[in-house]
Amino acid sequence: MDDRLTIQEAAAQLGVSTHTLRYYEHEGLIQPVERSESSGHRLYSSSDLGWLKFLKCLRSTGMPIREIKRYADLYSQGESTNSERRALLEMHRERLLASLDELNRSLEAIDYKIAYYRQLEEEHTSVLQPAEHE
Amino acid sequence: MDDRLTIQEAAAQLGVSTHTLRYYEHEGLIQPVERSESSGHRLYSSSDLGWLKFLKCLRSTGMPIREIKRYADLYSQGESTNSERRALLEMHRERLLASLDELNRSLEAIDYKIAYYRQLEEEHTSVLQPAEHE
DNA sequence: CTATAACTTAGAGTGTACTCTAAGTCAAGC
DNA sequence: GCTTGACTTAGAGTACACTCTAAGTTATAG
Repeated sequence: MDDRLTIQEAAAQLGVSTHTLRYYEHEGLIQPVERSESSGHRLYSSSDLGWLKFLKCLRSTGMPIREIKRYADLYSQGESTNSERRALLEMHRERLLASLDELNRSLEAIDYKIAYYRQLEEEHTSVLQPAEHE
Repeated sequence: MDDRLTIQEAAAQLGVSTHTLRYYEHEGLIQPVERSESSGHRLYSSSDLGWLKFLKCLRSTGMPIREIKRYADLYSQGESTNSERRALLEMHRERLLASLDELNRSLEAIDYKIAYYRQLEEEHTSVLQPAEHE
């Protein structure tokens, strides 16, 4: 478990930029990571990576930076905040379900429109090459 | 079909601001709407409303303004652009499916975390009120 | 006639989340 | 011993989609 990663390596594994990792740390979304004694460069542990992966889930589902910071702050306050952390996630989950619902409804409207265009093209084709005359 | 709406009414029906409607027209996402002869105020027809509703679907599913403009431009060029319009929508549809997929995967990770917190709380509760002693 | 309220415009401002720049430090290779 | 490249920082810049402001016009109500 001594496989610390440089910021480059961590960024590559996570699919984000090194800028973004420093930004997240600066904003308090991740506790200050370990530093190399000689150079002061950041060193990412596998637990840092685990948290950052979950952070990516929260971001990709639209949780704002501020709320993720709130969650991270609760985490650093220890076990007594477990239920508040759960409540935060459950609130986010509800919003996510609502947004999935809206996306699916919009998808239906888009599919409907696509089907409409497809139909128009079929009609057009049948005028050029009428099947009735065979 | 002579039930033209003022910008206020149209905005209320669509759930957007009057600012946004003017912004969309200015950006070319909607053809210039009819104006009142006396005052020059905008008047929205039901077909304007129909397009704006579809536009909302596209926006809410993350289609960029630029691409919606492209679609609107094609629309105003007439029927010869039907297949290109369909292609645009199909491309957007693919992206949307991919993003739905990612959202669902993130949802799973969040659900997993919530279940974990729930379990911790149960353990905690069972220490306070041990069921074994009944 | 005049005050109010709704509209008009061009263009500036806002919020969010990065993304980049500039200036500097440090360790290893030639 | 000096260059290269990766790192550090604070803070400026960017992209996107609105959102608002200021100054002006017009139509109805009193």
